[in-house]
Amino acid sequence: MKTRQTSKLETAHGSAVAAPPRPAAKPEKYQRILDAAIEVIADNGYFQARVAEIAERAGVADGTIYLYFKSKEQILMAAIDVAFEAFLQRAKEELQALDDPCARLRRLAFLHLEAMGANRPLAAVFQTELRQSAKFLTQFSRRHLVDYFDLIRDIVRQGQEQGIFRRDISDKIAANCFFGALDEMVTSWILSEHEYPLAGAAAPIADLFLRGVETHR
Amino acid sequence: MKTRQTSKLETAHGSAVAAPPRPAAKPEKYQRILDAAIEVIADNGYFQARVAEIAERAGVADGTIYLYFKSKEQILMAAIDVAFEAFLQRAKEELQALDDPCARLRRLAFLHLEAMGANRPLAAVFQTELRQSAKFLTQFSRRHLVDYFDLIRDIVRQGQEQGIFRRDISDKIAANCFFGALDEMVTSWILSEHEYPLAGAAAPIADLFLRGVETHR
Amino acid sequence: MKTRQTSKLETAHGSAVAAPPRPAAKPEKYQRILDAAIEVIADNGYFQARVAEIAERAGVADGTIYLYFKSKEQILMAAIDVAFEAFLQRAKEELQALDDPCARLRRLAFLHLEAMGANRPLAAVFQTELRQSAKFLTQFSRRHLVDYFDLIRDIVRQGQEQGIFRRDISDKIAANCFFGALDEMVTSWILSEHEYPLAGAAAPIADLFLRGVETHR
Amino acid sequence: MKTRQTSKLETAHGSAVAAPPRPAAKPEKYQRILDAAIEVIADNGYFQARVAEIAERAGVADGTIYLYFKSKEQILMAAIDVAFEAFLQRAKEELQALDDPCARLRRLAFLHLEAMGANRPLAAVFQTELRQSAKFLTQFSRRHLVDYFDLIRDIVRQGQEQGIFRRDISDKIAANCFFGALDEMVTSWILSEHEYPLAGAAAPIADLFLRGVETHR
DNA sequence: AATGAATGAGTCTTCATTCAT
DNA sequence: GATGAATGAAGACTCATTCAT
Repeated sequence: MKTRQTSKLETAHGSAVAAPPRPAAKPEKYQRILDAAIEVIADNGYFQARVAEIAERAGVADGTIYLYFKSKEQILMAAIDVAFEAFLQRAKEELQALDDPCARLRRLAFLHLEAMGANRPLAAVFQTELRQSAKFLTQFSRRHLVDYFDLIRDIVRQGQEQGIFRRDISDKIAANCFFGALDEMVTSWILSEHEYPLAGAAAPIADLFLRGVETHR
Repeated sequence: MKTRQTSKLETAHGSAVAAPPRPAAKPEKYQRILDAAIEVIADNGYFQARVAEIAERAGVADGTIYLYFKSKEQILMAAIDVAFEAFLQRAKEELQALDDPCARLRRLAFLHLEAMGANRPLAAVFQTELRQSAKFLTQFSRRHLVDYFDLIRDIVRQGQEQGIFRRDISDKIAANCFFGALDEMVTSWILSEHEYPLAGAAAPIADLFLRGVETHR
Repeated sequence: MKTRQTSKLETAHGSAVAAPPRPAAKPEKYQRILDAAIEVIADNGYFQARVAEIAERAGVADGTIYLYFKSKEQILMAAIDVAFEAFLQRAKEELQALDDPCARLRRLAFLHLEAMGANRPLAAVFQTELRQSAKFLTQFSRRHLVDYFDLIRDIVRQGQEQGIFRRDISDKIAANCFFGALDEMVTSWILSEHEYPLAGAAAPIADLFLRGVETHR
Repeated sequence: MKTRQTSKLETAHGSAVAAPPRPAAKPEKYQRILDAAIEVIADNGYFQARVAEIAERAGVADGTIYLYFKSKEQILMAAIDVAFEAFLQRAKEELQALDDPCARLRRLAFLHLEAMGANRPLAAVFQTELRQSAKFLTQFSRRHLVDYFDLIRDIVRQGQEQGIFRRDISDKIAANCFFGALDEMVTSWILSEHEYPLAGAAAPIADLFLRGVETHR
């Protein structure tokens, strides 16, 4: 179930990210706005995205937006929040079913690219807006990445403890390499014209990485 | 061979990026504005950077900016241009002195992290603005990344041709991994509070990558 | 017959001059802005007129102006357009009821001066802005004057054809004299301190002109 | 001799219009600036004329302008001043040689159109800028027109006193018609593409006017 | 709840004018 | 006198947000 972990959704400003106004009211319009926002932001970037355009694409009046979100900023945050939370949730669940660190990383690589490949606009937002240096966004968005990062580090450390991963490379750097490789792959894909199947790159990337970190067999 | 010969910095719009307007004048002021712009943009991001603040930090009047740059956009482009060109130039020169693909990649990893580590504001601009999805920026900035990317791919292909790099992983994906790892390292560093020496990560990253791509010994 | 059929007010740019944007909304505010604009422009001239002052005098916020007009330039154009169209429309209607070229010109002289005398600010705008040399205005505004001019020439030609007007003076020059006399009268009036009844000059001007062009009786 | 009648050159601001800095110094550069200004203003209108462009076309540095003129406004005023003074001077001289009011008006019509036809840019400035409603210009420029106007009125009155001009039309209105006809002729000419000889319209215009005001023969 | 007209704060950019050289 | 780089005041316009309906 998609219970929103409000505790994690505190912004840098200290206020909670807008929650659907009336719990069971009309989450449909809420979601429509969110989807529209992701599209518009993906097309233009956050700062060039116009609230009016989001409203138009969501099929609501400008003012309606503000019944569901406190500000333009909050829309972006909520969009990132919801999507990331969903992904991380699913990833954690899937990985629990696996033991072997290698298998887990292979699976994670696939999930990562598959998730991104399944929603190009969302991927575009992730690849660009999540990295915004604007202070207000950085702290907020970074928290999510750290969560994900920690997930990877945990697996790496597990491998090191099991003696199947090298210990001469810190888990932090190794995780960096793994995440960086996937991330860059997505960026390339976003910017490429031809839509090739993104997830197809999961295996080679995981393969390269694993060969790099596995201890001598 | 894909040597880029565009001596003049050309934008996506086809016009040369602002060069010091008065040839024999004071390029000193030009550079001051550029430096100030990088700082302000690093702090706030391009869209939140105020021209007035750039002027103030450069110690010039608002209007003076426009004696050296046609628009706010051009400042950012020039900043990226100049810095990137300088880096790529140096990298290519240094790599020419080396033959071995492994040595070249190790060197490149070091140069990459060293360059970024030497100028934190500049690095911040690279990590964020270069990825902006705003259409006008994307095309412009992407050209630079592609240049860099091609440099890496060339080395990878060289290693494959010499039989020391695996051929079952495409040069594109391999380059993605290499660049992605370095890139992510920089991003982490930018966002970290404690300033650890960035270049220190070059060796392990290169090591991991090389182990991943080298053919079985 | 040279009846202008452009039902929509078209600018030199080919696009329709701002019409009340929200059809069923409040054309009242649209008109208020137009009136305020005419006053401010009459006082200061187009280039010195401040949009902020127009807004203030119209009793709306600055931004509201742009809900009704695309730009400052469009306000002026719309003002000229609306007023001129109304005048020309009325003049043509009234003249249709008359046959005799002499009577028509007497009537036209009166209508011209009466219309201008009834709205001093509007007259001021006509006398100055309609003649602006700025390229963008010239073409636009000139079209109106040409329309009016043609109306006069038609009457003169009619008189010539009926043998009651001299044929040794071209219709173009005669129309010039007629229009020029009226026009100059308005200019004098605008610049004069004492408000004398402008329309009072219609009879003598028409009289002088008609005596000048009528064939010997 | 072209002694500048400083008494007439007081602006609305009460300060004298810039005089050539050093009486016998370099009136050549002064005149070059004036000519350039007239050209640029004729092309773009006063408010759109850039001082920098005037400087460029005069072949001097921007700052040099201010050695000869106190402000942009003063350039326009001086340009109008000099040209108008020259014209009025010449007109008065020529008219002194004639006695007959009819002959004088015929001559004046010719001089007027000839002068304007001889310098299209100057004519353009006269036709547009002299009518600017901007307060600061109006008062200044109107003084010149009034001077000219009075000259015409004097001749009309002279004709009325001699009994050859109708007395039932006031000298003011008659002068209006005469001047307005000439003025409109120039405006039409300025805006026309084909350069026909402007002065050619002097005879018919004078003829029409005279027939209109002459008493029954 | 939904609307969308209205608001007005905020900023890039221009350009007349100055002044150190 | 000449220069032209530098100044900074000023203004059109945008757009997130509000609120009367």
